[in-house]
Amino acid sequence: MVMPAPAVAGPGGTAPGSVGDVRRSNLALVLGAIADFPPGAHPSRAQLAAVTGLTKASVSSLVLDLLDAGIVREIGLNPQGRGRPGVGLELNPGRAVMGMEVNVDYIAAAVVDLAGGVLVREVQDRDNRKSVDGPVMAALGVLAARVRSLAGEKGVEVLGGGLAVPGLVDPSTGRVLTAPNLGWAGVDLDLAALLPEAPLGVALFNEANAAALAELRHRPDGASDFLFVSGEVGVGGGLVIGSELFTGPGGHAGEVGHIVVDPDGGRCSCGGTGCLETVAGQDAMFEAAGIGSGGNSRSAAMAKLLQALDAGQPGALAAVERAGRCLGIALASTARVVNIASVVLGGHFAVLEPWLRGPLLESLQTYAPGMYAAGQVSVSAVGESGALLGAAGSVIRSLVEAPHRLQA
Amino acid sequence: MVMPAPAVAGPGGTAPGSVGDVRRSNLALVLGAIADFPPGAHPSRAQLAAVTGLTKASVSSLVLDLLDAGIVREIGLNPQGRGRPGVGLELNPGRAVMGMEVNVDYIAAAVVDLAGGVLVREVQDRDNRKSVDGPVMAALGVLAARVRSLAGEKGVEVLGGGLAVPGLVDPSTGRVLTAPNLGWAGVDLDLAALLPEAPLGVALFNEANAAALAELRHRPDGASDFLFVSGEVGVGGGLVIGSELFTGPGGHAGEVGHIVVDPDGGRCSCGGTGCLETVAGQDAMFEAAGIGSGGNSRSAAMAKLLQALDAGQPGALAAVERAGRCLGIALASTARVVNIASVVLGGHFAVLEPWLRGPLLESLQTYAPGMYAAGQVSVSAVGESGALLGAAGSVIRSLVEAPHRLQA
DNA sequence: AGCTTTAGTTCATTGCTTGAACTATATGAG
DNA sequence: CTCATATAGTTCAAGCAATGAACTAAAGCT
Repeated sequence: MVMPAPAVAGPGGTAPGSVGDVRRSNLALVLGAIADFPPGAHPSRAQLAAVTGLTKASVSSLVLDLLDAGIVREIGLNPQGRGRPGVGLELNPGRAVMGMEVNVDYIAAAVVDLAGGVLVREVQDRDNRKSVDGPVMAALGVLAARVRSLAGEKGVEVLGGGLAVPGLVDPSTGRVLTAPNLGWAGVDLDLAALLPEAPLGVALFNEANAAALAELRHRPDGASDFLFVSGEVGVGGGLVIGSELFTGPGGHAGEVGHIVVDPDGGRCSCGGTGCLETVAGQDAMFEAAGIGSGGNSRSAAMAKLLQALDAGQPGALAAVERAGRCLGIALASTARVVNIASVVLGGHFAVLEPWLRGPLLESLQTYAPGMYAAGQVSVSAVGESGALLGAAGSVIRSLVEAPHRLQA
Repeated sequence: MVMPAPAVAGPGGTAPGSVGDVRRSNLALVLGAIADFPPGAHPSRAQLAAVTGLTKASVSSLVLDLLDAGIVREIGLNPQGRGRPGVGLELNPGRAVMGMEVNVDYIAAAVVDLAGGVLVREVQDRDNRKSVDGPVMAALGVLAARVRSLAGEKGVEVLGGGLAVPGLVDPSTGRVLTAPNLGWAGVDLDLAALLPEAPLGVALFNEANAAALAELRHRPDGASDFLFVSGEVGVGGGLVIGSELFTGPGGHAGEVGHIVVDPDGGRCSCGGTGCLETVAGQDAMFEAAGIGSGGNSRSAAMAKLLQALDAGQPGALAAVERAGRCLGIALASTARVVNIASVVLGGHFAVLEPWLRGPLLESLQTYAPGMYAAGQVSVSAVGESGALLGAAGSVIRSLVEAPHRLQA
């Protein structure tokens, strides 16, 4: 049977739709079309009309609003061969957002313009283990102010920002529910203080979720459905479905680190038993491989592990193989629950991919045959700064999807 | 930061919004408000205006369209105390949809009017194991025609229908990908033939998904996020999130029967290893309990199992306990992946709940402490005919959400 | 120079919600 | 019995948004 989705659909619940909503919707449609053009190709109004299905008249009017709001800029001419050349349009590179990150060993901030270009990026080492939120946020505020003024010197205005933290968050209230590796639990962050007067404010993200969003923007294959698995001290995940982050009813979906992979396994820090994290988390792997992680930093321990693997040390190889097999079990179950067929490995899983891949694919074949094609297990295209860029990118995207927020 | 959802939001992709879309959206809004009123309470136009936020003028105009389309009916007066009494509105009970079901042991059809009343219901025993789709569908077509004419005698018109089958389906094409217990694989069903001339056609559902939707409409607690676990020969599931069926990118999410609960376990019919179904499926449980399922029918075997449990037979108790524990493992992992916190047990899990509950809760406590509250594990409120009613209810709901499909 | 082609704007028309004014119909007080 | 009041529902001018046709603008080609 036919069940076409209406072009403009209201929510099931309670909210009347008026003609003004149509304009907001189409404003986002046009802006989204501009943003979706490959960098360097600047669409004309006529091209936008063709792409969106709107008339030239409507596009002209909508573009005018976007120009007035400063979200879009006209850039030179666009010769098409015969006929009058079109005027190129692009996201205004004079407007930007800031990505920020608090992690175990550092804080960081970066300014990303609307077109996606990274203008400034600063990482500041800082030991945030067992920290208190106040001082960390104060330090981040100072960093953000400096980075913001550097952007200001280049004539770039920061409209808003996004902060990624390694823990469970409630984005709607700016509350960090629990961040074990920082020692934070139930703290309300003063996000607005990070970017005073910024019209879009500051949004809060889980680190793995932000990294997943960064992947979404940088995947070479343009995949719109995948699970990003973040291997850090803890094992996190971000579930991207239909180019959207899927957070579930409670807001914390994709926590693959706590899928049960060994019912007879050991206790996890989450209180559960046999979680993936107890096998494939960084500390668990170091211990299984016989590498002391206590004394040195984790990056040193990781270097040692890589060395041991290169040397073919059996203990290390076995530890990684077991992690790969258990990761496979977790991914098999995930595939069944959310019917996803593509995985992106991040964090230490990306680093260890050469050794993980074999046991992982074998495990998937055993536990969920046919669900994942071989090419569907890939490595992060973003790398270390994923959370930083993802937080910024997500704020940009939310602006592209609701540009009316910036109208006078 | 503030991120209000627009009242009328267009899809991210490609579809212009016009003024007509606003009307479609508001038409659905008003109709949804009428449908959401408790049965027996018939809202007036003024009440609808108050509930939806639309003006009285708009509501009047929209209601006129719904009356013209025959979706809604005026019913008597509605004295409010002082002032002119309002005119009560209700979903037209002279219009209905048909729920249909093909299952292992029977075919069934029922007519449900728009207000949710079941007008006719017929179940016809039929052994569909290792069947061919053609004859089964032909028999169902005959049944549907009879039930439809019975409804016609009562002056009720059938607008469309929904068919539930136990297997993986592609709703958009009407194709059954695989239904192991029927012996079907890759068959294209002629759905339209079941209800010739019905303006809404016939939609196709997975059985567990349809049952989950029925639960959604009949939950006493009005929960809008839960996992329905269907225990039949196979173990299926339906994931309801935000009052919507969540099907995942591939369309087959919620397949909890094939979550890995025992990495060292036996082979599953799906090709996997250690799936929940190999422990908690009907045949698996009968075998583990030492009850022959081969000779007799499954309902007889289930009676035997219940008898054995009542008698305290150790083998039976152990089998059910193991199933409960493994179900807990699967639900623990599901909670992590989609962050759901409520489960509804259906099929034989509902029947066995008194014995399952203990080990299940204990297992949840072990593997996902704090994710499920005790009251969040409940038993199906619909019972046997869940799939039948769910398929019908879902078609009704899709009509309520897009009433313009029935306009002249 | 003139024709053709493409880009972008202007404008009358249509459709929708809105808010105010108005009509309709009940209860209750004098 | 009549009038005041309250609530339901309709009518209508106004505002806003997209549309499509007509028009202007600016290039290349002959």
